[in-house]
Amino acid sequence: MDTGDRLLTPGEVAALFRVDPKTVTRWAAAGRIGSIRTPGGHRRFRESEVRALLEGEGVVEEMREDDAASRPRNSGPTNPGSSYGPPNGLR
Amino acid sequence: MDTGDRLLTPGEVAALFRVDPKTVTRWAAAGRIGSIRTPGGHRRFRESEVRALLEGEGVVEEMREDDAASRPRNSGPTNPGSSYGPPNGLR
DNA sequence: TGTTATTAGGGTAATTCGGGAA
DNA sequence: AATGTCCGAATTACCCTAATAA
Repeated sequence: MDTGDRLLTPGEVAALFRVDPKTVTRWAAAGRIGSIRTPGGHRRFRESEVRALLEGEGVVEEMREDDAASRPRNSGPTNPGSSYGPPNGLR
Repeated sequence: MDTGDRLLTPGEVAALFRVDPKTVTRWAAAGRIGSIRTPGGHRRFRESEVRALLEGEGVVEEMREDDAASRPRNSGPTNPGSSYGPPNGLR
């Protein structure tokens, strides 16, 4: 069972999170986000995981006077089920 | 165990790693990945080796302090901090 | 036999890595 | 504790033409 999702470059992930690519690298080094290394040492990130991190925590927020113990999480498969096959077309 | 002797083209390997086919060729030229040459000079790569390089790290999942045990961890079999450089010695 | 897509090869920009310091 | 920036070095991406694969 292969994960079968596209891989994103550090720059792509950084653009999605509006942070510096270096910060994404630190996340990967700290284990906060999974990463795959190319034989050359560069990192690639799974789009499914990135999207899960992007939209997973954005469900509820702006809770000021509420108790911080209630952390609504997204309970569900992070992978919408992307098949393998169609080329990225990113050129 | 299946050996998986299926051969992949540079374009296939490049799509798996999200890199340029030329980069895969560079890996083969540098000895970072095994390659089979066709009589015409084109390269073919063994799927088993490619898959092993993709996520064959198979290492532990780094878990740091957890708050309320509320963290739907997506499947992220990755290696945060690990040595990557293959002992090729090719400089 | 001919057509089309992919690959090899070289060369030059862009990105990323790693560490360190603000 | 976390992020952004600087630096040098390494890796990768895109440009081209010719040859190979299917």
